[in-house]
Amino acid sequence: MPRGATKQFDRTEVLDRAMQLFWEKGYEATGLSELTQRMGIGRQSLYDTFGDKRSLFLEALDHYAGTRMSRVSDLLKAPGSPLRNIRRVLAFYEQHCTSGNGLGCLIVNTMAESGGMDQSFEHPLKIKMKGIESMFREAFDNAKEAGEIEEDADTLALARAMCALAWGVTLMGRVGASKAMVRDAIRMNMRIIDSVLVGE
Amino acid sequence: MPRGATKQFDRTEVLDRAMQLFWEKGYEATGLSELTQRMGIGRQSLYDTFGDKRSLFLEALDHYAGTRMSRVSDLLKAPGSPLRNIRRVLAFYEQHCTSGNGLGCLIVNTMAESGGMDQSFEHPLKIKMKGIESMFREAFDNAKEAGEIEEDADTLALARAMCALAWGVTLMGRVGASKAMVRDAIRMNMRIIDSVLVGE
DNA sequence: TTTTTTCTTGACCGACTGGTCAAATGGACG
DNA sequence: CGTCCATTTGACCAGTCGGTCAAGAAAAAA
Repeated sequence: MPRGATKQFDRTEVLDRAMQLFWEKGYEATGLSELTQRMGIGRQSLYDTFGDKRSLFLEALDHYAGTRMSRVSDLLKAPGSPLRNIRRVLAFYEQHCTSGNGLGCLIVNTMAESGGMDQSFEHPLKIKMKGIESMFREAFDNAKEAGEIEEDADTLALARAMCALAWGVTLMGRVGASKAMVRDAIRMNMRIIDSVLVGE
Repeated sequence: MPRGATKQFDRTEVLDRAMQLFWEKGYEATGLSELTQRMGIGRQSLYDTFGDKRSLFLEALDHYAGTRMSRVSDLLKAPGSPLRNIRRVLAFYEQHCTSGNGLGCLIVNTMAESGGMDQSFEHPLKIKMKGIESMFREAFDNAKEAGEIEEDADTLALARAMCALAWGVTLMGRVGASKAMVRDAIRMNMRIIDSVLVGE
């Protein structure tokens, strides 16, 4: 195998593979040997490139937010009706939670695995949590400006309700809930949006 | 220390202590030494009494469902207005998620930690998941019989929405979300109930 | 071509994992 | 009083954990 002054692997590529493994098994249950095997690099290369396991995981968390979570962001920021975009995101969750890889959301999983316990995970998680909340809030604010929802609608509270829904159904999907269960939960939550519609 | 032909400890008492530790740290992160120390019994006593770590955890899960989860069940089955009971449960979640021990729900945590991965956990978890769903559904059915909600209201879908909400806010609390965030999410979900009210 | 520099490899570290074994213990029963 | 037997205790097992070290290998610089 070739060795030299330049790295033999693509950093983001092996990071993506590490992220997938963490996604599947969680932080604690993922071992170094399994990690290096899946990433396709040696153990020392891992430590030279990413530091320790914790740092690697935090980078994987960022990588997840930057690649997977951005799909939701793109949907919310799409041109056209903001409210329609929000409904599309809920539909995306519905489809993704049940027919996806069945792994749920890495951020949500980490929240539950080491929530409150691991101090070094708490802050990054809170940041990303707030990020999702802000994404939804912006979308609702846009909907208000577009005159789609009532002028006095509490967009922050609406966003928070969507967060709770998203995390709830993500968890449902992870434990293998039926499509119907997720669909019902989302369909009922659509009524929250309906309750602030204008014109009707 | 006294030893004899009869056990020197109370089975449910040490089980409760084991449950609390699993609750705090999760299944994987809880070690045998820490477990025996917290339970106050020797390692062999643990294996003689509960089998292996996995069996102990499953028993702890049942114990949790039988003691902690029953509080929600009691609230829902209380006499008086079924709808009022449901609202009380949501208020209970609100208070418990933010000012409680900050540990979330053992069942929800386990769902996220080993969801889909650990086959021996999946079935018990699904059972308990369905149990919560049924509890809510019964309450909504009672509300329908009492004439509090519309005759054609989908009580199963309503129950599922409540489940998603409960799990979402539980997760919020675990990662240290603000009281306001949980309150907003719950307040907005009340609108789902409002949307099926009769008379107004 | 030689030297330098970087990366890779695999052996290795102490600590800890879940789990087992056998000896020590002392109440119950004859 | 002596025997039995469930319980307790602590040593012990192989395996794995995250992390480190030093030697080997090859591209880049001299």
